[in-house]
Amino acid sequence: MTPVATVQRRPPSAAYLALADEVERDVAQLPAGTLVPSEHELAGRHGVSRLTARAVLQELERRWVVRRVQGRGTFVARRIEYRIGPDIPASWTETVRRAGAEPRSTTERVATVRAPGWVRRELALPARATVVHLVRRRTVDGEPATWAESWLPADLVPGLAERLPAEGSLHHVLHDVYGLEPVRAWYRAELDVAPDDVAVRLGLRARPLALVLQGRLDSRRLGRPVELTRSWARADLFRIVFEMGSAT
Amino acid sequence: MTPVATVQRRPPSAAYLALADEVERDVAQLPAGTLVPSEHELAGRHGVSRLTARAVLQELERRWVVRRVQGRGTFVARRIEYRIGPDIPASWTETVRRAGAEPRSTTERVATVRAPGWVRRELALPARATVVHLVRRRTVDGEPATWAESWLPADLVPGLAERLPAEGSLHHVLHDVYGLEPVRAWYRAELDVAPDDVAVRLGLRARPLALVLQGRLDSRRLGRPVELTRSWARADLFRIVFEMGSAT
DNA sequence: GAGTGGTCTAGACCACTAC
DNA sequence: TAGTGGTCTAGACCACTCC
Repeated sequence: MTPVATVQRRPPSAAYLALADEVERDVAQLPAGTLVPSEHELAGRHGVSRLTARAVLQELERRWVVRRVQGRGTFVARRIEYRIGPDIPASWTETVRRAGAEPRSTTERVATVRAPGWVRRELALPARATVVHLVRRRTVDGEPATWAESWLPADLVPGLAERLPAEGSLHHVLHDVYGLEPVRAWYRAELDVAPDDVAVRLGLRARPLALVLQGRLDSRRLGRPVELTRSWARADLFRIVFEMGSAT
Repeated sequence: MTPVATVQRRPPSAAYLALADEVERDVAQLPAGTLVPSEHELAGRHGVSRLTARAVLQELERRWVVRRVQGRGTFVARRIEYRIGPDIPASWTETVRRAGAEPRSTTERVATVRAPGWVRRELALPARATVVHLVRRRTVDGEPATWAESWLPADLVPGLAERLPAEGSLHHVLHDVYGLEPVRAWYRAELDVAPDDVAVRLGLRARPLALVLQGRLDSRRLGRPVELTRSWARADLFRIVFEMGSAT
């Protein structure tokens, strides 16, 4: 959509906000990954204290305009757009690569276990059924980006551990290898501050804002649940668009 | 869902993070709106500088645990849950009130205007058609919370300006007064840093994180578009849950 | 070792809200 | 007027990355 009315800008009262707006404009046309002036340089060039210069860069980090790494510097940031809708989303790996970044998936665990009660209920499995518990971590340009857990009925995916290539899409495997024709049964997205344990699993010190994505896939062919998932995706790295239907 | 494995906590390295965790635990059981110790008090009680105490409260504000107001203090915060799905969502006013907060809606503009091109296309209107342009601002406990624009075909809602009570739900009016039986045609949600003009319209100095919610409602009875909307909702005030289908 | 961001201090003045 | 948070300074030491 397009904005209709314009509103007069008010000049920021604080020095650090005025400087932040200035740097944001300067940085807007630079490609992602470009090095931004350091705190010390900003301070010297604009005659402010280092703390003020620091406040500028922190403000821009809050706006997701830059990303800061201790010991390395401050860099221009861009979020990767990722659409989620009633249909199965496009491959994560492909989406990230198309955005010009380097995706990497690592499977931290593939184990066949007795299904916990709530998983059994959600997957409509009989008592004492086993499920494949899958834990995967994904990075973008080496930066931890998502952490995901899935549960699949073990009888539907025999030998999944061997068949799941490290780089491949789980959905492709379910579709092409096992012929399950997965479709969305339900899904749910919500924004939250990552709890401490998720931050640890992501290898982060801070507690990032993250989207919690949960859902279940059913097999169109078999008419039964195939996968139950919950994943955490950092909101500063992904611009997740949740949509249903489509505009004219 | 329920977490499956636990992860060992690491003690925060920085003093302000350790203190933030401590205060967060203390504050967890207090009701929303409770006054939290001030920067000065925190500093004195824990033998740290005011800047460190300030860093603690700012960290908790980033985690949406507290809300800070200049001149008044720091207060325990709770986000209001608001579900969005294929069906028309529950009344905003009712949802906020049920959460124990005081909602207020003000209509800033109700005007019949010539439809801009993109609105005309989306609403499938003929050339030179007129639409009702509706701009509404909502507050929660006096705090600006959302800013929304809607466009409706003028011929479908004659006399809307008089019929739209300040406190009432637009959807109820469309359904009960005009008998339009509105249903969702499409919708889309996305998280973003509010642009400067939206921040101004919300009456805020900072640039809050906000959910951009867009969509179109069609009349089931008439089979034609009824309302096109775009709204911004502050992510620190609302826990917006986006869902499709439902878990078992 | 040089440069980056992360933490922390002591102190100052200001803007805003309440009473 | 007193108390709150918001901005800003000058300086210090630390942790981390890269060469």
